[in-house]
Amino acid sequence: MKVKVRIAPSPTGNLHVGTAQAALYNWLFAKKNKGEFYLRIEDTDKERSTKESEENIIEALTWLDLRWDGPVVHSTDNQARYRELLEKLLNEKKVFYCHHAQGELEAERKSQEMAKLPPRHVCEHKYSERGGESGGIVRLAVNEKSDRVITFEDQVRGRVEFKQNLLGDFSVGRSIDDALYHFAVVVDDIDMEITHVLRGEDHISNTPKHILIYEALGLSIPVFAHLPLILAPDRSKMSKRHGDTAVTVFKKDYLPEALLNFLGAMSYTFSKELLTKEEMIEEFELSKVHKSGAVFNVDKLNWINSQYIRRLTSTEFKSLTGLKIPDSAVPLVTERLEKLSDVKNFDYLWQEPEYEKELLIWKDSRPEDVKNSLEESRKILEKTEDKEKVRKALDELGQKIGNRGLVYWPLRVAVTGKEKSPDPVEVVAALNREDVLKRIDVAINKL
RNA sequence: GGCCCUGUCGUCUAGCCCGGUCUAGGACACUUGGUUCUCAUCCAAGAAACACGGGUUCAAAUCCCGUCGGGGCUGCCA
Repeated sequence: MKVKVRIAPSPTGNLHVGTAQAALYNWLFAKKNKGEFYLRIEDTDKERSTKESEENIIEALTWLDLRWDGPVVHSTDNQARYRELLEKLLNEKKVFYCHHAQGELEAERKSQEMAKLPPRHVCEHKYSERGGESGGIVRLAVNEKSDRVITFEDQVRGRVEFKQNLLGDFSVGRSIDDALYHFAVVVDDIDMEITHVLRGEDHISNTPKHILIYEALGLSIPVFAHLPLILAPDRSKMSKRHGDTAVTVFKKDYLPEALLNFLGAMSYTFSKELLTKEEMIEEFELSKVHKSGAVFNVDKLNWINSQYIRRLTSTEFKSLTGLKIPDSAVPLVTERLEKLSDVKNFDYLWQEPEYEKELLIWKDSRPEDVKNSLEESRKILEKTEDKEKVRKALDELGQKIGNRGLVYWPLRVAVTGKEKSPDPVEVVAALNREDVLKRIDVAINKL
C-alpha cells in the first residue's frame, strides 16, 4: 500500500516551529517511501480559525520548500461526512447525547481530582432514553467496565498502553452537525487514506480515543508515531511566551535550508552535521527518531545558518539581501554573518560611515601621528589600486614608522567607521577609489 | 490529583537492544594560547555528563527493581 502522510495544523495561529519539524519528518518519511505528503487545515474550531493563520501556514511551508501533494484539504469541507457518520453511530448507539451542563461536568472533574480519582465523565445518559434525545453534546459510548488495555505499536516509542476504563465517554461533537477535533481527524484521515500518522507527542494520550473511534466506525487503524516535542530553555513545551515560535519570523535572518537542517538534526542523528534535504531522505528511518524532547538551541541554529550563508554564491547572496556591492566584497560579509539581518553591520560598503573622531586614535598614539599616518596611506592609495601592491606599501609604511597598528587601525576606521571590520585593504578594494580618498579626507579633517 | 512519555557534558547527541575495546566520543556554546591592526576564519589546548539508591555479574552508562526529576495530556481547543 502506498504510504500517505499528512500534517494537520489548526489555523489558529502562525505555523509553529514544532509543526514545521513534524512537517519535515512527515515529508522525509513520505519521500523515503515514495509516498505522498498532504497538508490539511484542521479548521474544526470555527471560532478561532482564521484566514491569516492559514495563509501563514502556507507561506511558511512554501518558504521551507516542503511541498505537499494535491490541493490543500480543509476539514470544514468534510462536515457533511462527519454528520453522516455521527448519525450512523447514533443509530448504532455507539454515540449518544449527553445532557449535562458544563458546570456539572466541571464540578465532577474537580471532585474527582480531590478524591484522587481518574478524571473522566461516565455519562448515565448513554444507558437511558435521554441518550437518544437530541440536544447537548455528542459523546462516544465507552464501556467503563471493560478491563481492556488499548495498545498500539508506536513507531518511535514502541508499545504504548492505556486502560480503556480511564477514558470515560469523551466528546466527539458539539452537536450532531458540529464534529469536534477527535472525530474530525479520524474521519479526515480515513477519507484521505492516511497510512501513517506522525505527530507531536502531545497527541499521544489522544491516540486511544482515536483508536476507539476507528473501531466504532469499523475501519482500519493507521500506524502511529509520536515525535518528541521541541522545548524552550526551561524544558517546557515551546510556546509563544518563550518568544518567537513562528517559522515566518525566521525568514529575515535564516536560510530555509539552514532551519530545515537544524530542525531535522534536532531530534534525529544523521551521519553528519550539515546536510541537504535529499541527504536526509536517504538516511531517514522513523524508528531512529529520538524519544525525548529537545531544547531549541539558537546558538546551534546560528552556527548552521552561518555555514550555509558562507556557501552562498555572490549572486544568491545579493539577490537574497538586495545589496548592491561588488562580488569581491561578498565573501568579506558572508564569512562574518550568522544572521542575514546582520548585514547592517557592513553598511559602510554602500554608505558613508559615521563615527566619533576618538575612534581613529590607535591605542595611545598622538592625534598628529594618526593624521600623518592617514596622509601617508592616502598617498599610497592614490598611486595604485592593486590590492597586493597596496598591502605591500602599507606594510612598508608600518615598518617605517615602526607600528603596523598605527597604519591599519586609522585606515580601517576612516573607511568603515567601525572598530571591527575585515582587513581594510580588502574593504578599500571593494569600494571605488574616489570614495575611499574622500573618506580619508573626512578622517584627516576630524583630527 | 489521575494517566502517559521521558532522563549521558550548559545545549543537541554517540554509546545502551547484543554488559568488558568508555580513563564515556562528536557538534554548538564557553575558556586559554598561536596567527594578527581589529573582527571573522584557521590551528592547538582545556573545562564540562552516564539523575539517585539497591541488585545481578569477575565486570554495568549498558541488564533487573525502586526512588527522584522533567515534560505532555487531563476542554462543548487542536
